[in-house]
Parts: sequence; C-alpha cells; structure tokens
Amino acid sequence: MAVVLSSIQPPGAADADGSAPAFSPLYRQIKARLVRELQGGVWKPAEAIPSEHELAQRFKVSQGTVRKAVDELAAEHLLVRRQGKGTFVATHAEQTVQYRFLRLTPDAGDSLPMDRRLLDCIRLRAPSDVARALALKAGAAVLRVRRVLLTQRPVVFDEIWLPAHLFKGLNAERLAAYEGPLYGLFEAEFGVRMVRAEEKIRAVAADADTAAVLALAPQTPLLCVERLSFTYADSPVELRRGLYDTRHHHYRNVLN
Amino acid sequence: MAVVLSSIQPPGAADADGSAPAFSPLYRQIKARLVRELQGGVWKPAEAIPSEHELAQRFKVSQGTVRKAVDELAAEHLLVRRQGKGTFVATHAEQTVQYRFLRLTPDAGDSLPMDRRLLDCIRLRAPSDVARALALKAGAAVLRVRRVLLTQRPVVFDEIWLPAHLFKGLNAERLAAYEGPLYGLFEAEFGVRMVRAEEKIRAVAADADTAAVLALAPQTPLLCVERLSFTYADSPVELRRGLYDTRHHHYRNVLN
DNA sequence: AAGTGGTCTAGACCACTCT
DNA sequence: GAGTGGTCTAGACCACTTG
Repeated sequence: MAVVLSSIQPPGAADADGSAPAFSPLYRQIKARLVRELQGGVWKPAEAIPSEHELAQRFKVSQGTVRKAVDELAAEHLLVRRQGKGTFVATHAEQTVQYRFLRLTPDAGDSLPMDRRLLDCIRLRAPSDVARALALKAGAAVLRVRRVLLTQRPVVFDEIWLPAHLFKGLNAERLAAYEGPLYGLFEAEFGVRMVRAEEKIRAVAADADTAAVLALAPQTPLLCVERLSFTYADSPVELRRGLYDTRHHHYRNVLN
Repeated sequence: MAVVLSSIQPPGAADADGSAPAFSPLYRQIKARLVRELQGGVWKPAEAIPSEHELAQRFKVSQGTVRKAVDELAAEHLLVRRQGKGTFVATHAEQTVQYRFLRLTPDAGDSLPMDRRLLDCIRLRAPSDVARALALKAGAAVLRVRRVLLTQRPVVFDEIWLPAHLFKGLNAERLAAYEGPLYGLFEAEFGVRMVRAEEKIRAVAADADTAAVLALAPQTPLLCVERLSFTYADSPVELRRGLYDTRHHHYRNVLN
C-alpha cells in the first residue's frame, strides 16, 4: 500500500503561531503512526506486525529509523520483539507473565498462581469520584465488578469500575466463564487493551464488610491500592480499588 | 590513553566449557566498561564524561556503538545526557529532582518540600535481619539513623541502616549540618552512589512509639515501606524502613 | 564558529527461527 | 536457505549550547 507520511514536518519548520517549534524527528512520527494503527486495531494482540524491512519501504525511510520507533514501542511494552521471528503486538493474555500489573508477592515462596472468586457484576450510574476518574459524564452507566483473589486464604478484595459503553454485554456469566487474566478478556472480547496504569497506595483499616470478605478481624490494616488504567490515547478505561491483606504478602516495587 | 578493549569476545566465540555462549555485543562490553569506570570513581557525580566522539576513538569503535552503550546507561539513570553540553554522571544532589526515590505525594496540592528532623544516629551491631539484607557478617557494625519527615505535621518515620565501614565518621552532627537529600551527602562525602532500589510495602498498625513520633493514635494504619538500595555492582548499601502516615498522602506508582 | 548530543542513511554482516 | 531481528560502521547533516 506504499504509504507516504503526508504530514512530515521539514526539520526547520516553524509553528503557525510562532510558538515552540516542537521539532519532531522522523522516527517519532513513525512511532505515532504505528500507535495509531495499533489503536485502530490494524494488528490484533499477539499478531505479528510487518517486518522492519517492509515498514521501512512503506514509510520510505531507512530500516534504522523504523527500528528506533519500534525500539521505543517495545520499551513501553506495546510491542514485543522476538529475534528471528518478528515483532508482535503485546498482549495480557500471554501465558508467560500472568498479572503483569499485580505487584503482590508472597513474603516467602514462589510467586503466586491465585484463584479468583467472582462476587458480583452490576450496572450502575457512576458515583461522582468514579465518573471523574474515568472522564465520564456524571451519572454515566458503569459496570462494577467485585471479586476476591485467593491463594488458600483470601488475599485481595477488588472492586473494578468500567465504562459500560466500552464493555457492552459483560456480565457475571461471561466473567465466570473466562479463564486467565481479566485484561486478557478485555482485549480479546472488547478490544480494550490496557497499556499503562497509575496506582495510589494507602494504608487503611478493614471495615466490617471487607473484614468479612477477607476473613480477618475488623480494623486489620490493609493496603488500599487504587489503580487507574489507560488504553492507547492515554484515555482512562478502568478504575480499580484493591484491598490487600499484607500479613503474608507484600507489594513489591523497583526504583531506578 | 588510547585504551583497547583487551577482552573483546569475537562474535562466534564459544565458551570454554561449551555451555551457553553468552554472546555479548560490543556495545554491552563498552557499557560494562563505562560502569566499571563510574564505579571506580573515574568521573565523579555531576561531572561530564568524555564526548561520544572521544570515547569512540578510545575504544576504537564507531560513535553509534558508544551511543548505544550510553543510551542504556542514561535509561538506567546512571548518566544524564544534555544536548549541546555533554553527558554527565547522574547525581542525587541535583536541585531539580529532590527525593528521586521517595514516592510519597500529597493527596491535594503540589509535591512536597519536606522538612527533616533528626532523631538519633547510633552505632550498633547489626541485627540478623539487617545483616542479611545488607550482606554483612552477623554482628557487623552498622549505623542506625532515625528521623522524621514533615510538612506541617509529621508524615514519615524513617529508620535507616548503613554498613559502618562505608560511612566512617558519619554522625548526628554531620547529618544535621547537611542541607539537601541524604543520598546527596552519601555520594559527596562517602562516594557511595545509590543506583537502584527495591521496596516492599505493607500495611501495619502504629505501635506506641511510632504513634508518639508521628503524633497520631496508636493502631492507626500506616504504610510500611522497606527499601533496600544498591550501588553499582548490585551490592546493597542501605536498608531503610519507613512508616508513612497516608491520611493525607499516598504512595504513587506507575505501571508500564 | 566550534563542540556537543541527536537524527538519518545505506550497506554489511551476525544471530536466531523455521522450513 | 530464506526471513527476521540485532549489531556495527562511516559519514552526513541537524539541533542545541557556549564562547
């Protein structure tokens, strides 16, 4: 299809209004273009994208320039390179790393294959804080999923808020039927791929309901992890509040 | 000084024992070499390292190969590039980003210029858990620093463990005298640069002592953040246990 | 104007996977 | 052997900083 980048900015081009020129190198324009195609679903999760050689021809640039664009996308985990095989669209459904976003680890022993227990999935009007976080109109329809993650004893109580219009038809039945991580279901069934997330972490005391669900004494200190997940265009698509029992687990983080 | 990489591995070289060949590209060998020089203190924090052009000549490789090595070191925050000026050894003492490793943020308002109050700094034999974390012999001499960080009210109670042999002469007086982040002092006065850290986070209830220090009710849920910091060769050089009051602050994290 | 990092090219060759 | 990503080169030119 021999596409030419129609909007290439000549290196020295000034802005219309004379403000910061915002020089954007070629490889970034190509990167943006690739992101747009990913966003548009041109290549589905786990599929291979065209080879660097072919992309270079399409975009009429050298392979090195394509390479640099793909390098950045791989660093951001939007793409995965596999030498000798190709470059693939990243996916949460992959068996290798389950729960890429869950940073909970047992204090002793190996990392956890946790079981899930679905509590409920209902449709609601968004509370104001949820609407704000998800950039929805006040009172917009949302789905609220509640569930427990457990090893032998319950460890995590999750409350998940999703914009209803993006997840039409999601219900308790389909949730219960699906094996594997939730984010795998989201990308396979609804074409919503989680790309990035921000978490806010606090310590709270367990209220009566939470204590019952997690089978522990009221007032037990819990980790409260509020996660806002984003898809391609930095648009928020999931708000999740998790309460973690950290008596035998901890949240692990790496600082660079 | 026209150094040649004496230990260059020819691309196809097999291991002596025939095990995994562990092919290491040129740019990684150069990267390792640069790390060694950083570790050895050839270039001090905030100093410029030689230009890419010069490094390329020294190592007898092309500039692009040096570039790739430096790229990775910049991504790991060991070096900082500044276009038109040069490449510099990263430092914690820089005014721009105070507290690079502190992820605590106020729930509302801008990020925090926090005051410090030193509680004490004493020399002890390492408790077994501390010795283990810092890879010291049981009972080795360590320094324990305790302090409080506060905005208006106290927010963080830190307990910091350091191997005494690396921080000879550190005492309450010098700690009190130093302005700026602790890690700045460590690199300026003791040549110990924190490069990377791992944190384990839990929720705990405030004990009586902690409650007194942080001026809150006993049993208040607190974030317990245990940080192990590493210097260049992945050797642990600081263990820090922080108790965070998260009633008006939160620990923020980004997942990619 | 000189020096630095940043981009881009064209081409060679290597390492890995699959057929 | 063919196709893919990965490394390396030599050189040109651009963007930014400083004298």
